[in-house]
Amino acid sequence: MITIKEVAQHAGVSVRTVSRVLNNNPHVAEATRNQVLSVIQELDFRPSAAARYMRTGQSQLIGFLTDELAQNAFGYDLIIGAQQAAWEHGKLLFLLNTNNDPEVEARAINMMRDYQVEGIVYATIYHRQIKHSQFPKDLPTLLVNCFADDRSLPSIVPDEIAGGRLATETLLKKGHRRVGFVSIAAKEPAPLGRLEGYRQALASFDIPYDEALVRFIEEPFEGLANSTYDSVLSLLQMPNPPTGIFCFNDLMVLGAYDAIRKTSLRIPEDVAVVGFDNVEILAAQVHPPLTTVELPNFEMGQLAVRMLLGLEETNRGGRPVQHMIHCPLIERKSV
Amino acid sequence: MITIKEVAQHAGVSVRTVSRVLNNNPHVAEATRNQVLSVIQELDFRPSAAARYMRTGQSQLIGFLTDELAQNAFGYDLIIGAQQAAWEHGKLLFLLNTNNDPEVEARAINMMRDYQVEGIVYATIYHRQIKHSQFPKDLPTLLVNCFADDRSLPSIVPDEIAGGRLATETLLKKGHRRVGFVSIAAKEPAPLGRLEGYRQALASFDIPYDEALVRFIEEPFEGLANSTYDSVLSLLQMPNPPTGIFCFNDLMVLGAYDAIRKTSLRIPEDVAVVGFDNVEILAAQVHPPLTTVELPNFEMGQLAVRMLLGLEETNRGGRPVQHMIHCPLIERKSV
DNA sequence: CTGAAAGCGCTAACAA
DNA sequence: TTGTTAGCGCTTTCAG
Repeated sequence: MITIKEVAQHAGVSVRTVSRVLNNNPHVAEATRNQVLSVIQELDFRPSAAARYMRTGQSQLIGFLTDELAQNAFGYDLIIGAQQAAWEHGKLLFLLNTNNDPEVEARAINMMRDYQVEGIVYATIYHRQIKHSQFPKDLPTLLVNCFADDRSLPSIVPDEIAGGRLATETLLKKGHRRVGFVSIAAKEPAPLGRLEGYRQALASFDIPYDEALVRFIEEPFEGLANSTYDSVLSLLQMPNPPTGIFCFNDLMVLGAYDAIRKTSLRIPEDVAVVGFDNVEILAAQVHPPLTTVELPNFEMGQLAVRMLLGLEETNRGGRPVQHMIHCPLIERKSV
Repeated sequence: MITIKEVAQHAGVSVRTVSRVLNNNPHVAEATRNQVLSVIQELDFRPSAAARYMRTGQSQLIGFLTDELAQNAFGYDLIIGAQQAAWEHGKLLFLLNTNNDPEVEARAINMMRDYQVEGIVYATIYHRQIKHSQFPKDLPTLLVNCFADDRSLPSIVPDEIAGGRLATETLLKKGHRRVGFVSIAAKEPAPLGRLEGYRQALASFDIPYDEALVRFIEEPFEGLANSTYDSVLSLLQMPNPPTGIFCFNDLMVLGAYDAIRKTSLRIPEDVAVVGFDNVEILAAQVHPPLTTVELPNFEMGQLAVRMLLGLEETNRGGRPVQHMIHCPLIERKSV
């Protein structure tokens, strides 16, 4: 490995001078600087980040912890968003997937500490509540898609309610008055919030909530599209069937489309459909392309890192901010 | 930050002793060890990885570079596979996505060097050839899903030919004699290899290659499922239509299924379908669930790190090994 | 504008 | 079995 010392020798200057040009210190004669620069180039020298950290205390490292973003590709953009934001600020991202194993998680956090990361972003695949205690107090931590039980950590979560409202209103604005909602039976922020949004949208259009129009799929969720097929079919076979359907997520739309086609109805002429998530390989590829509410994963990842770096507000009135991210509508052809 | 020195003071021993227990050196009295251990615990001390590296020269870091795994979720398992293998060996993974920008790539590699990564794995989203020259000679590099122009770097790529053969044989073994193949018109290893596999399978069953049964979709590939719909429909409307269809990838199956249903044919009774990639959210969720050839991304990522760590052969007969990964058949219900 | 030297937190040769 | 100390590659205080 080439060291700063060797560079100094080759350039015929002191170590201090090389260090100065490395750090763009203005107190270097132009000639000297160029001389050093050319030696650096020639030797293909790169200063050691570890040694530099030893002095400055700045590791330029950010830890990115995920619970099980693994199995599910949806949250991938989150990582890339975070990586990009980190890169733009000269930081590097450590990736660690814990598979939801508390022991791995504890070890992972320690490992991050060993490398003196400047902060940790912890992202979960499902919007949920987590225990605050698992994170060291002295390490800036940012939660994504989850929030601390005591709200003691800043977090970024999608605005499920507004998203659900937006999806429903999209249908309502097109004139649909019987709007079905197919969701999952889980007491989690996503299904709960989107349902609340659905109700609010209905209310704002003075349409009474009709529980016959909403279906909750029970666990397990393996064959989710298939269960959705059944639910949508039963919705369509009602005496007074819905003409618009809001699916809890894009995956379920696969089943919804099948059910609609099964009944020889057309999309969107006879039945309009709105999804949620905007998983490109589904939403953009089904026929007709799906109008859906986007879970802005990339932006969430980006914002997380920006907050960690202090580029965005993380505290308001002495309390860690709980950021609600707007989920925008992606209009395609299903409404 | 707590240092080893403080631990030593609290424990009433020397720094060297603390270092010894940290490194499981046997030459420490049991009592001393326990004493030190308890102080470490009490102070919640963690040795600095940077300082440790300074002495040992072992960074325990691995760089993971991707071209644009970003936009496309398929290759995500690759990262997780690599991360897991790294973790199992006490290594941490740096993630850097270059978006195929050569300048970003060069800077990224330098950044990895700054942190003295022990090696780099470079993964591409599409199976392709890359230039060898972009990687520093002194840094162990492993290519995934791509290979160096001069084969000078070890690489791991899927065995496209065997995969294509497997997909086709799956149809052939079920008795199908007219097997269609819908692919993309690109001179890349994946479409080329899978086509070759298709031809080999046909040949092994003494069935002549009939170019009327194969369709190549031209760029751009945005509405790939939609183009596939057209191709499959035209295939099905032939005088002597195929009873089995091999789709270049799972995404295209979305269109293939639509076309088959459009013609009121049943899957798999009238027309059997085989995909490629095994993208779970598609393959497991379409109706009927798709039989497909898996692109073993997780395993590829895992193997890459294992090779980098010297746990697997990287050289054979003085030449970097070019690993061909077997793509297994995932049987579901479409054949 | 430039250089000598101290020291970041750790490991390891050497001494005791 | 334990302690003293040098030094990894860099930045930075203090002189020159």
